[in-house]
Parts: sequence; C-alpha cells; structure tokens
Amino acid sequence: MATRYDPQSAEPRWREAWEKADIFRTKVPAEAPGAPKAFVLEMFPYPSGRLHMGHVRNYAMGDVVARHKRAKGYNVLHPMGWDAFGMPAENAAMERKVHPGKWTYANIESMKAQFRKLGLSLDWSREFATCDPEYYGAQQALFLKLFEKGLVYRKASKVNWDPVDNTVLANEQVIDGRGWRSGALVEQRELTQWFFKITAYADDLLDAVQKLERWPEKVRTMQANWIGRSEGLEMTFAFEGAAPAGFEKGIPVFTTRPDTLFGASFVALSPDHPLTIQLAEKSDALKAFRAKCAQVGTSEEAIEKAEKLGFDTGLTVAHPFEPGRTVPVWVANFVLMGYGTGAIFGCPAHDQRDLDFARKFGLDVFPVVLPPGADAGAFEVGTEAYTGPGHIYKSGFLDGLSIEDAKRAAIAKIEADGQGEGKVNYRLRDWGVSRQRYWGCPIPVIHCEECGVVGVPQADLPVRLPEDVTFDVPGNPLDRHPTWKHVNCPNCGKPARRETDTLDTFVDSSWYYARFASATDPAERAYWLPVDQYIGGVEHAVLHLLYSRFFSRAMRDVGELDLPSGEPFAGLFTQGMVTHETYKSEAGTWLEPSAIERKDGKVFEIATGKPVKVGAIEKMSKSKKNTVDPDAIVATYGADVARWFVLSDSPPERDVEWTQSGAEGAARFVQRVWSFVDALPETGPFPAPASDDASTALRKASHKAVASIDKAIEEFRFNSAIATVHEWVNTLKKAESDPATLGARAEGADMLARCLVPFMPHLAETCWERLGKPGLVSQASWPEVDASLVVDDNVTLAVQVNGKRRGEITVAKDMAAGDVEAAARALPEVASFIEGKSVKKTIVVPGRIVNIVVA
RNA sequence: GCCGGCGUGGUGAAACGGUAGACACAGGGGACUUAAAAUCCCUAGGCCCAACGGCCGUGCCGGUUCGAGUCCGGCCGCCGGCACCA
Repeated sequence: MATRYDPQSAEPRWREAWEKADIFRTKVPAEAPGAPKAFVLEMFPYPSGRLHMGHVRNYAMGDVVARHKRAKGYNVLHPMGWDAFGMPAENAAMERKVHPGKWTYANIESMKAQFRKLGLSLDWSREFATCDPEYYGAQQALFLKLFEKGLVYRKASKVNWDPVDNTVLANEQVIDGRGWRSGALVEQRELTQWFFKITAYADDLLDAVQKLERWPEKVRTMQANWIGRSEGLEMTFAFEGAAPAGFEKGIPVFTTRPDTLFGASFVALSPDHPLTIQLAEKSDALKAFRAKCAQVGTSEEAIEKAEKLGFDTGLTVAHPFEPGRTVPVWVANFVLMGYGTGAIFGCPAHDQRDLDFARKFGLDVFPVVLPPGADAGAFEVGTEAYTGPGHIYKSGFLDGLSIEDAKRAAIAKIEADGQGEGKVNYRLRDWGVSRQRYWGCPIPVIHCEECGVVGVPQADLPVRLPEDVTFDVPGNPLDRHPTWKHVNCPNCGKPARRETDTLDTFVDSSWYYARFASATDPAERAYWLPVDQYIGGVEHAVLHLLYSRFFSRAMRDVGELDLPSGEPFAGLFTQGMVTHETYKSEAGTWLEPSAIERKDGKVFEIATGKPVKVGAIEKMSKSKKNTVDPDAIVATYGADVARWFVLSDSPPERDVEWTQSGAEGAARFVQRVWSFVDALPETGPFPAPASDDASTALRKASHKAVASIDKAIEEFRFNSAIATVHEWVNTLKKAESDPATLGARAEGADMLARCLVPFMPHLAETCWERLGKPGLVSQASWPEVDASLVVDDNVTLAVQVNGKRRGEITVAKDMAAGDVEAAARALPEVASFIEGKSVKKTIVVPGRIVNIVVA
C-alpha cells in the first residue's frame, strides 16, 4: 500500500533520535585513533534573530561536506556559534530600550531553534557567543599578549568621525561623505587609536595567499590587490638653497618608475604632508589651499570628478642626476599622505595624473621612454601619457636601456650616491580596531598618568562590560558610565582611567575557529587546525579572511597556536547568494512573494486582483520584500526540501534563484524517492541481487551513481551530485516493473539512503528504517562501490567522418583498434560518406570516438 | 583606468580537447479520473522534409587540431573587486 512521506512527523522524530544518541558530538583525538580529521566550518552567523535563505544555503553546504566526511570515516569537527557583538544590538537598545545583551541572547535562542529544524549535523556542545565573558576574556588575554609582542600599538591617526553619533565610523560606514546612521557630514579627526600591526606580515600574507590552492582564485587576487605590493625606490630630493627646518636632507619620495627620473619636472607634496603643514603656517594662501583640498569629499564619485589642484611653494630641489638642474616643489591634491612618503616626483610624459597636472599648471613635459619603432626626434606626448614599453632616451647614463634595466640602474646609482634605496611599499594599512561603542570587547588596558598605558593583570580578566548603561544620548555609554572607567592603576595604585573604547567586531571573528578547536588545550587545537573546509559569503573575501590570516600568524608568534603555516583555512569555498524575483504593485510598492498569484502566466496581487509588475531577480532583501522565510518553507515542505532545493539548481558558487515551482519540484522528488523505497516488500530480508541482464544493468547504474555522487561532493559540484541522484532514481523507478530486479532494487535503495544523508538526512533515515536496517543511517558508512560494476564490457562510440558525427557503434570495451575501425566503416550511414573518397587516416580513441578523415 | 570572472535552449544548467544541451523548472500532447489534485507516459535548440534524413548552432572574428563550448590571439557584452596607491 503506497503511502505518502510526511516530513512534518518524520523530521522532528529523527532530530530527537540524533540528539538522544548524541551522534554529532565531536570525538577527541584519542577517541578516533587512525581516523583522518576534518574540521568543517561555515562562517558563524550574526544573531539578528531571524534565519534567512542565505543561511540555509551556507549551512546546507557545510552539512553536506560534514556528513559526507563522516560517512567516509573522518573524525569530524562541525561546530556552531554566534558572532554576537555589534551595532544592531545597540540600535535595538536605542530604539526599543532593551539591553543589547538581553536582545542578543534572546535572538540566539530563537535562531538556534530555527537552526535545529534544519537537521544540521552540528556539535552544539562547543557553542559559544563572542559576547560571552569567557570568550571576550580570552580575547583580552590574547590582546595583551600581542601588545607585549609589539603587534598592538597606539597612534594618532585620521579617522572618520560622526559628529552626531559621536563615534568613529569605518570607511564602509561612510556613504557619500555622510554617516550611514545619522546622515551627518563626516569629519576627518585626528584621534589616538589602537592598531594591530598587520603590515608586519604583509609579505607573508601576500606570498602565502598565492599558495592556498584550495581557495578561489578570485579571493586570492582580491587579497593580493588589497595588500598591494609595489617595488620601487625611495629617495630624497635635496633642496636648492636653504632647506626648511626638519627637511635638511630634502624631501623623501617613493616611485615605482625610477627609470623616468630624467623626465622629472616637479616634486609634489600631499596637502597633509608635514612640510606642507609647516609652510602653511606662514602662508595664508597655502592655508586656504589646504582647506580647499579638504573640502573635496572622500567618496569614490567625488574623487573621480576631482579636479587637479596645485599650489606652487616657490621652493626648488635639485635633480639627482643632473647637477644644476632644478625642479619646482608643488603641493598637489592628488598626492595621498597615506601611501609611500606622501610626496612624489612628477614625470608627466609617462604618468597620466602627472600629465594632467602639468598641462593644467604649465609645467614641462619631457618624454624619456621611446616607444618601439618611434622616431626619437618626432615623438611627443600630447594629452595622453605614454606608459607602454620602449627604451629609455634623453636620459644620460640610462640611454638605450629597457625600462626594467633602467629601473635597476637608476636605483643602483641613487644607492651608490647615498640618496636613497630600493624599497617595497604596500597599500595595506595597519588595522585600526578602536570603536567608541558599548557592545564590543573592552580593550583591557588602563591609562595611568604616572605609568602610561598599563595592561589589565591576567587575574582581573575578563574586563566585563557594565550592565547598567544608558543609550538615551549619543556617544559611548562606557565613557559616560559614572564609575566603570575609574580604577586604580595596577602598577602604582594611583587613580587611573580604564580604556573606554571597545574592539572592532572583526577581532571577535578573527580567531573563533581556534576556540572551536579547543577552548584551552593547545594539543587539541593543533590537532584540528587548520580548518579543512571553510564556507561563507564572498563579501568577506578581504576583511574577515585577511584579518583571520593575520590573527592566526600573530597567535602562532606569541605561542598561542601550534600552526606553522599560520594559515587558518586550508580550503575555502565562497557560495553564491539566494535570489528571488521582485514584485511591484500598480501603486508602486514592493510586494512579498506571498502577496501575489499567477494566472495563465500573468501575475496578480491577491488582495486587489490588480496586475503586478515583475521586476529583476535580486538578492533577497527586506527592503525589496523578496524574501522567503525558511521557517515557512520548513513548515510547508520540510527541511529536506529547503536543503535540497538551495543546492540543486545552480553551482554552489553561483547565485541560485528561489522559486515556488522549484521548491514544489523538490517536494515531488522527495515523494518519488519515498514511493520507490516504499514499493519494496515490507518483510525482509531482501534477496541478493540477481544476475540477469536487467538486474546487472540496474546494479551498474547504482554503483556508477554512487561513484559519481561521491566525486561530485568532493569537488563541490552539489548540483551535479543532485542531477545524478535524479537520474539514478529515475532508473530505479523504471526497474520496478520487472520483479526479477527486486534484489538489485533493494541494494540500490540501501545505497540511495546512504547517499541521501548529506542532502536530505531526515528522508534518508526514514528510508533506512523502512528498509529494516539497524541503527541510524547518519552514522552509516558511505556505500562501497564494486569496481567491476563501474566499468562496462561494451562501449558505445560515436563515429565521425571529418569530425562530423555520422553514427555510432557499440563494441566490446577491449576490441582492437583495427576491428573497431572496420565496424565503423561498415555502418551504412558512414559508408555513404566515405564512398568514392579516399580515406586519409582514421583516429580511434578507445572508449571515446572513431574519426575517419577522407579527402 | 587596473585586476579577476563569466557569455551554451523559454529558464537554472551539464559536458577528462572526443555523440553539445545530461538533470531540473516552465511549456506542449496524452493516459488515469465525473472533475481536479496526485501519479505515469510521450515531446521539446533552430531551419528544411510527409518521412528517411539533411543543414545550421555554445557572444563575434580568426588560429591550433583528425576533432574546439573547452586551447591560443583579437574584439564585443555582462558581473565582481580595487581605484588620483606614484
């Protein structure tokens, strides 16, 4: 009697069974002797309170990997936790008068309940939230270790300051020059901030990222670009005449084009250069110029449109290679203080920015690189700088050299003259981690007038956040708390002041993987790390992943981590987003997918019956209302369907479009699998597979399918694995009409249940139970593939004539090439194309193809 | 501007240099049913043909090869990252 599979009753039952048997608890190394380890980790979520489809996709992928590894005999660590500090909790506190901690922990509870419904094979015993005092206390200890080692320091720097919220903003929180929350014009302020010395590892971070073979090429390139290594020359231009105070040696500049030094026609300082500031003290005109430069916004758009602004200081410096030749010193708005030395030499002929500047202010343009084939007498640069290849000319001792040779020669000469040296510069800046916020990890230091900056003693950690804080006025609640910051100096005992800044929340997520591996045991950390497979969104390609790579190195170097490579994530996979169509009513408001209906291929608003405008397919977002609630999907179709669908249609790295019909298709497939299993006799045992042709063919299909699913999972081609499962089930269903295949079908059902575990674990368990198998299929091993059933005795070859397919032949796998050729030529449809022509040659690729070449 | 990636049916997509479009969604036709749902079967790149069959076809142009969606060169388009980084 055919029954329907009911996920609503089956799914909770299996989740209870898994929990009761505690089968996803991680085994410590001693419990799994001889088993290879697999640390499978998905980027842990921010506890916003609601799970979204993107989470489902991310965690479904991780679960496929974790469950597959377990079935293949690995000792698996698959933990989950919460990235729990951050602004949304403070916003909630301001808007709803709830304490950020209360809000966060309540969100964790409700999200955890949603998580559990997905049937993920997670070890919850290792769960933590980064806002747990135990976690941030350990982080504070780590901070102090890095501080001792010199990897953390304080310095004054320019920051984005929101004058309404009274806080520093990260660059990405500044939109068109305004604070993202307050809308206030952001000011550049000089503040003393804490920094992590990520630049100390710039070279290693760059070299090593290229060697991470199991990382996407895209992410490796993005990190390499972010680090932005450039080789060049740092040299000093000495002043002609009296040098300004403090610049007796001259102006240091950095260049990657020392080969073009003879084409130098000006030196330009950044408006923020110390010399500029010094000169501005005595010049109102320069003061005004600096103010004008500061007005130009920092947004991309503003920079793009920014006019070149220049100010002639009247000073001149000496050309390094040509005695007597002088070069004017300007201040130019396009020179950044944050890169190199904050000063450049301009070679307008071979740099577009320099050329734009020179043309605007009437400075000289001296071409010194001659393009291949160009005439030295006639070559000129107009409005476009020449940056291509060529050889150097009009350049004294560099004449005739290639660009590369000239770079080396120029650097050698400058070094020999003691005017500078070859240098590598990075775009990467040290990581500013101070935030004027409450809901973050307190920076564990105390400021003492006598002793300076003093670390909080180990015994006093964690430095806990005070509970009694107010959010009714802007600014940092820690700073205005009546008592919290007033402490005595641990050194001298005199009244001192606690640091009231907290750490950037990216710090919290920079080492959580190590905490998952073990809270305290260094040996267990060494056992599990690095993470074998890390999975998350590509939006973290630079920040989180770079910070983590820095942190694991820093932890290694202070003796906290036995990880010689310093690389935390051996394998990385960045998954695509979940998208959905968007809908707009006639009135122009966004409509939720549940508010529309389809009739005859047209879309209408249910409430009004009016037609709906179907918009672009976009990332699910609240503002466009094109979200689908995972809870609702799980309630309607079950978790297995949600998991199956988000993995089925598109390759995992690409976006997948959620569609109602797709989800229904997945639900149909669940029933199809069940109907196949449920059609087997209820009383076992099943007969062994028979050896008739139909049974053998079916067995071959099963064993081939298992091999191909296995490979596809390992290669992160989940959509291909799912396609193979479809094909396999279609084949199994077809065999139902032949009673002789019962044994082969029963074998197939056993293998199918095991193969479904990573994707649809609840259904897999129900099938397993129906088949009368002992225990839980979640603990069963991956099906063994019989190699003899994977290879065919006969193969079908396409037969081509001149590369065009004309027919096909089925021959024994090991038939001699000559016989294959004869069989191919004997085909009538082939013969007609050969007739009357001479056969030039025949290519026989065993198991693949025959190609007959005729003239 | 620089650096990546990607262009294949109505749609999402498959395809060690070897039968392009597997698998799925949507569609068309049919069976079962009073009807619907569910299920099952057939069909499905374009053009020509009654049919057998043929020709064309993986963004465009060219090349390498017995054979190219796949490799090489040059264009075009889309997406992502970085961007006055000297």
